[in-house]
Amino acid sequence: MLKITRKVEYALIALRHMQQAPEHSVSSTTEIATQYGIPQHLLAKILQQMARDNLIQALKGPAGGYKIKADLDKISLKDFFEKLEGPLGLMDCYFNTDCMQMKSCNILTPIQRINQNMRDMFSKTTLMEITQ
Amino acid sequence: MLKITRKVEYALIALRHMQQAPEHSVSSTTEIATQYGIPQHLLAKILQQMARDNLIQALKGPAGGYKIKADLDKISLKDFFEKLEGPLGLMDCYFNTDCMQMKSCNILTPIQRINQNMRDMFSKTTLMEITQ
DNA sequence: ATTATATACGATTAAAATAGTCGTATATAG
DNA sequence: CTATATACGACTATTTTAATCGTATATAAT
Repeated sequence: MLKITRKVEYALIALRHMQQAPEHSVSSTTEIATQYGIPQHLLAKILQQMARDNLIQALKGPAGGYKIKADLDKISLKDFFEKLEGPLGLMDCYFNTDCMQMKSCNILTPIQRINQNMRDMFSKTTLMEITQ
Repeated sequence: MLKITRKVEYALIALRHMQQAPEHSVSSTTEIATQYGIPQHLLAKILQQMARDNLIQALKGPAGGYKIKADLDKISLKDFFEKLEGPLGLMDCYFNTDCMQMKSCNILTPIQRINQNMRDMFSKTTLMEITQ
C-alpha cells in the first residue's frame, strides 16, 4: 500500500530524461524506453497522456519525439499525480461519497486529517525538485 | 495509488471502537463487524494479527473478544502500517534491491527523498490521534 | 461432561487494480 | 514515396487486495 504506480514512475523517469537533455532537443519514446528498460508501448501511452496534459510537447515524424513544455517549477507533485492517476486520497471516501459505511464509519474525521497532511506534503514539492 | 488497504482501514476502525468502549470491557469480532459492516472472517484475521503483534489482547471463549493492550500514544502510524503491511515505501526499491533498472534509474535519489518525507509524516502521528 | 460461543489459522477463491500488448491510424522529414 | 515517429482504443496478463471456507482450540456457563 501507499505505493506510486509504474505509470507515475515511468513518467518521472521520462521527464527527468528530457529535463537533462540538451536544450531544444527532443527525446523519442524508443530512446527513453531502451535506456531505462521500460516497455515501449506502455511508455508511449504515458508520454501521449502527458502531451495531452500539456506537460510535454510532441513532435511527430522522423527525428520526432517529445520535449518539456510546462514550467516544472510551477507544478506540484500532487497536481502531477492527480493529472496522471486522478484524485489523491488515502481512502476513496475522500472524494467519492458512495461508501456504504459512510454513516457508521468512526475514523472518517481523523483519516481526513491525515489525508490532508499527505496532500499538503505533495503540494510542497515541485516536479522540478525531482527532475533537476 | 497511494491508498491505504481495507485491512488497515478495518484495523483502525476496530482500534477506535475498542478505545472508546468502556474500560476493561472486551469487544467481539461479531460486534465490531456488524456495527461497521465489515466481513466478519476478514476482520477476525486482522484482529488475530493485531493480537500477535501485541497491539490488542485476545480473550477466548464465550463473552470473549479483544481489548487494547498497547499504549497507542507510543505507536506511530508508520510503525502500525509496517506491522500490518510490511515496509512502507513509495517504490519497492526503497527496501528491495532486486530491481533490474536499479543502475539506470535516474529518479532514485529524488524519490528516496520524497519517500523519507512520507515516512517522517507518518512517524509524527500516533495511533492515539486516530482512535481517540 | 457437554454445549455454545469465541478466537486461531492455513488454504482457497474472487475481485479489483495495475501493467503490458496489439493493431491500426496519422503526421512528417527526407 | 517511404521510413520513422506519435496517437489511441481495445484487449490480455499479472499482481495485489479482498473475501471466503473449513477446521481446530479455548473457555464460560449450564
